[in-house]
Amino acid sequence: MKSRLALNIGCSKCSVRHLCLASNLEDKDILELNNLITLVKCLAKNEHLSTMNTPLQNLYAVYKGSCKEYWINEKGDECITNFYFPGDIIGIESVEGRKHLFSVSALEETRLCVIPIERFLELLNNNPTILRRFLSINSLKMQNDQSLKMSITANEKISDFLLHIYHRMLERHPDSKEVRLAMSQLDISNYLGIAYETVNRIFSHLKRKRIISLKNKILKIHDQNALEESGRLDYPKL
Amino acid sequence: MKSRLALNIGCSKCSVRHLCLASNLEDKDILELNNLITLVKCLAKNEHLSTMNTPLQNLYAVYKGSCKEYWINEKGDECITNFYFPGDIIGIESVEGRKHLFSVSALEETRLCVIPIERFLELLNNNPTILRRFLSINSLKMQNDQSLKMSITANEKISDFLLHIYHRMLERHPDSKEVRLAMSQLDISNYLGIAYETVNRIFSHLKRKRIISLKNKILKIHDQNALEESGRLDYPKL
DNA sequence: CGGCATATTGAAAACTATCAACGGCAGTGG
DNA sequence: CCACTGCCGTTGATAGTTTTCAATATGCCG
Repeated sequence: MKSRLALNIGCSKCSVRHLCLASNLEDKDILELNNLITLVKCLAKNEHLSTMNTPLQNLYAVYKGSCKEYWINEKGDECITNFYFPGDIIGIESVEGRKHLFSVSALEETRLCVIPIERFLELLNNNPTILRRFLSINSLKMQNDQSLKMSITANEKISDFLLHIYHRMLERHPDSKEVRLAMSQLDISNYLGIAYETVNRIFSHLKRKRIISLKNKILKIHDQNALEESGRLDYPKL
Repeated sequence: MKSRLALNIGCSKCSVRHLCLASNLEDKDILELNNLITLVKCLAKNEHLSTMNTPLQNLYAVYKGSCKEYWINEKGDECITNFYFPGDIIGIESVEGRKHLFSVSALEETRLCVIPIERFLELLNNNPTILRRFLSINSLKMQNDQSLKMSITANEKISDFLLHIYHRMLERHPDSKEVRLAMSQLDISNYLGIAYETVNRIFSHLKRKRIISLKNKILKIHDQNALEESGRLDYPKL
């Protein structure tokens, strides 16, 4: 835990402010947020932010890096429920019950702004603007949670996943033409609920068709239409 | 649209109050809800409550009956995102943008309490207790949205679905030993993302093994352990 | 009663997982 | 520095699951 001040981090000058709580807030509201959020948690790659079933004391806003959220099922498989990127809020689904529903670990070196939950809820009582923003974030999270539930075949899942993550990354780096996937193919398979060999085969297929390129986790989408299309096509035949 | 007063409906005497906004509220807060929520919408079977992409003016709380929430994909398939039962709030995910993300239709004769969104958000600003309750409901909805994302095989999906819906119904009729599924097997298949023949085959298998009984949409679970177990087993061989 | 939606079952085809083997790359320790 | 180890990515062959196509019941509603 470090101080935001010491690291020169603040909501008003944050590069992902437009995606986070501070979006569209006036200076006085930003001030209230800055008063509340004074600490930053720094995680090394693979380090844990929280563990399933432990008490929830804070929400976290990703400042830099990325995290995976998961649980372990009866068979011992890691079921990934979400990936989080800068600007995303972690822990909202666990507010009810004040207990972490999932474990969260860092996919890379990651920094997170610490939002003490009780004081934050107090703030929501007193600040209608921040409340509105938080309700919007809740709503957007639900939209996001639904968004991948809908694809059926492995092809669709991969296409939807790639397009979805691609757009989320472009929100963060609008000028960029490529995107770095922080997660492994195994993570992707655990997120989509398909075998990792299948993930790899579909990636290989998309690369062979020059629809995407992917090397060392750097992803480019060359033909977005073809990628959307491929969701509707057959399992890759060689 | 009918008046709640005329139908003798009110939050304080509602049978699903413990599942809805009014849960654990004191009389004065209930009064505020009753002031806000004055209308009931009555739907016949298959009638629509809302249509995708139209403006959102109200949230709805199911009073009686049940609904399905869905969208139509590029292929023309109906993708069901949720089922709603008495006490559930419909529309939360569409608050951001004030536009219906999904269409909602009634699975049977259904009555819904009408919650005007703007006035409701005002109320949240002024009533910390109701705000807390609403945030809990948001959180619970996210937990719910995640809960089925995790099963991989068709067997698991069906088992999880049956157990999940069974428990939800028992929350509403604690004394009952059976449950009426309002949705068709086709609906279930569109919800789980599997072919409806597969749904039917697995139902047949579970019936043959006497793990459940299911006739005319009346479901009984005879052996809950076996049902949980069956999620981990092979595709039904005859 | 007729007509249409829903439910049921079989057989074949398609898709996906599993098992197995190998290459590459990064980090570790000698 | 280099071998060693382990993780990640890649591909083939095979087995298993699920969809698709087709045909036949069953039940509901006017």
